[in-house]
Amino acid sequence: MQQFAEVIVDVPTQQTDQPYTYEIPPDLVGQIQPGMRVIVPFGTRRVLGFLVRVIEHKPDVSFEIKPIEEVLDLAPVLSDELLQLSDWLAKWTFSFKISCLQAMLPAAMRASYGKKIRLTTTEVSADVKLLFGEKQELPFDTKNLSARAFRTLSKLNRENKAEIVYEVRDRAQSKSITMITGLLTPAQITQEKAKTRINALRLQQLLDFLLDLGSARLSQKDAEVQTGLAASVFTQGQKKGWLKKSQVEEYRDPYSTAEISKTEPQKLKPAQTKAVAEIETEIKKQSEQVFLLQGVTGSGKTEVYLYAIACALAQKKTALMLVPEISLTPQMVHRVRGRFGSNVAVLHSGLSEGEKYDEWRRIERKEATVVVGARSAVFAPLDNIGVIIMDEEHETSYKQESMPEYHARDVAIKRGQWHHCPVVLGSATPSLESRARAQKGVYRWLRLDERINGQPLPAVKLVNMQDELKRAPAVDISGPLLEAIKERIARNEQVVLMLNRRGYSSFIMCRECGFVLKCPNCDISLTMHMDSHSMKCHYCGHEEPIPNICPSCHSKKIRYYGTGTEKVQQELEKLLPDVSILRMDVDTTKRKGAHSRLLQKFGAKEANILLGTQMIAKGLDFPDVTLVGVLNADTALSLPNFRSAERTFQLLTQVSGRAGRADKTGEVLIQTFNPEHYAIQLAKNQNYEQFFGMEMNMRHRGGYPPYFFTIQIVINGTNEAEVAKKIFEVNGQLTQILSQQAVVLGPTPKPIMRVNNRFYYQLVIKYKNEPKLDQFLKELLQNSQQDMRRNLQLTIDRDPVDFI
DNA sequence: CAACTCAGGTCA
DNA sequence: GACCTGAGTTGG
Repeated sequence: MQQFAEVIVDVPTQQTDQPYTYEIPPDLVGQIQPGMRVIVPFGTRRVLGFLVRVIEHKPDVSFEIKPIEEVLDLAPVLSDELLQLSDWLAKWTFSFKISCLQAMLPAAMRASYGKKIRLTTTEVSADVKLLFGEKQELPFDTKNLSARAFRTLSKLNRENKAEIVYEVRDRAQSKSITMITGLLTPAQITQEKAKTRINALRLQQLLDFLLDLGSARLSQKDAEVQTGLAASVFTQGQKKGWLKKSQVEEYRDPYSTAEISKTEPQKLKPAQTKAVAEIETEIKKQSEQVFLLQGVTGSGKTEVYLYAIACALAQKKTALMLVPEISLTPQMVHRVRGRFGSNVAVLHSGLSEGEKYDEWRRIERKEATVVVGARSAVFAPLDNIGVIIMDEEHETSYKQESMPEYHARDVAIKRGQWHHCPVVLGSATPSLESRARAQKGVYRWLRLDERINGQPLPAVKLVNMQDELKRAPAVDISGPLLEAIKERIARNEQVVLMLNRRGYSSFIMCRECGFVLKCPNCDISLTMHMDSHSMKCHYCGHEEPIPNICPSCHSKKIRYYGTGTEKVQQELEKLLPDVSILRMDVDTTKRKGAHSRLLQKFGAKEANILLGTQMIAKGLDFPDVTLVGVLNADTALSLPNFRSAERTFQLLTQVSGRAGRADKTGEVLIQTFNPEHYAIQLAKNQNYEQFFGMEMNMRHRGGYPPYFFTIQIVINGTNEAEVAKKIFEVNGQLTQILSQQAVVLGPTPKPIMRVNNRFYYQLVIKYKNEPKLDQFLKELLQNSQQDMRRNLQLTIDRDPVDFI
């Protein structure tokens, strides 16, 4: 029987964002299923596609239906659940279906495309022969070929002397190793030894080795090391029929399994016991209840998670645990692996493409039943999920900033509904959205108010920089902070200093004329990098040397301004010459594993001070840290962002939790220019509940989330006038369809208006209930295709993290 | 997105 | 006639 298939092709554009129909070749009928990846002809090209539906009858269409060319998977790589989820995701985030499907799989399972040109005749001119050499085929792409060669080859193609071959390759490659098995009995080996010339030393050695090996199997690599024999000797042995080589698939294990030491469940405090009991009941009831587990730092949230996971496993189910990338530290991974051993798969950005793929497959083959991972792990191919946990649920890194712009929390809850399992959102400082839902009873509210070790939270002191600045020993370090640091160092304790870097950078300014060095492509000032001795643009990557004289007035008084970790490090080194400082920021942690190496060093007390940006605020736990200093608490406060108070509060609360976790009491010093600001005052008192009340008030008055939903529309293009015209046009259409209750902010140019020579304009819709809005936005996006020709791009972001 | 088609140009 | 360029169209 003839079968057809609907395929979503790997061409992320508006007009190809629909299933295309292909014929299933007769020999594949019955085997091919939705969720498999296929290669299909698309125009003159061949592209990867996802099979989403099988249809039994030939659709009544006027165009030709082409057959599927190749099937890449033996079994579906996306389950029914994930296929449906991708549909929802595309609608919810206004993204292309293909982008959603790809987002669910490790990058290794995307296709890589290549073009080759193949000669079809031998009668070619001398220069063509030179180009091809001995080969029949050449890679054919504009990047690697000279203009001249490109021209000759194009001509060849036109004359039908060569054809262009389109290649689609699956990037996924499992790693395999060669195993050696002996084929001879000991008696046969003795015979062979006698037959082999005595001075054929290597072969004699190989036979001796095979005798030792017996019936065991060993990797060729290990065998080579043990015997000191070259690979060729083993190949000879294979030819003589002495041994068998076999390819065995090997998982790249990023954490060596040997190191896991089993850890036992801890005894729970009453509040924890209560939380665990409530979650367990819902797991057993298979309910879709969402919990908000609100617990101060050190109250043992992680232990509650581990109990919940254990419960799910006991029900013969699986568990998914999401953590922000930054707190996916070795400490954290150890803890989960220590409890559940090799059942745990870990997915995070530190893994190579291949490692991620291997972990993904372990999950898919049900070899791992517990998944711990960052944002994208929410799509882990787990079956039969018993509980989903999301730690630090307020973290903004759960929202993806590129297509599809999803929030992992929304996806987690959606998956919870499919699997009929509870979702646990945990945080010391919940997002206002979640906390408000807990208030209304949409989520069930669980609280852990006490710290496990019964220790009081560290004392938090504010340093008013307005007063201190005049007499401060350095621009960024006040007298009280310097004294406090000296005190700890004298006691051989450790200090963590955090520089809030958001919206802050060290730029160059001329003190004579006020000239600021800016990026030629983007609208922002260049940031100085001491390690590479250059000025870099953080948006487009433009790089140029640090100027000595002002390009504008030729004065020599051009200096850097602003605060960067490097500058603070230099200041500290001047003030405290004998103290060792570890710096942790984007520059020092760029390389793979650098992050955890730095932390290890600090843990081993190789340095007294750890100086870093936001990334040190989370997840680390060092017993000897008794002082935490925040150098600039309020840089984020001044940003035109309705979440800036929430962010500042969360960050300060979190970093405060880093001080004095063991037997030593900790102290926190916050340097601020706004000591009276409520976010800072309440962070000082670690009073989340009061902050929640105040901030909800502010949001209510301003008409911001969680009282209103928000959608951001951004238009960018190379011609500023056209961009502005388009956004005002959209604004006009919006006023037609929106009710009185909705508010549109803007249109305005984005604060950073020009990036890579493109202009950005935006508007934000705040609304409560707009039944026509989704349909309007969908059509807007579809019609935006016409504008592509005018080089205009339109993006829609639901629930944007901020409006800047 | 990439490739094709078509219209309108240039150049020897 | 051969080739280039840009705008517009199309993919099953």
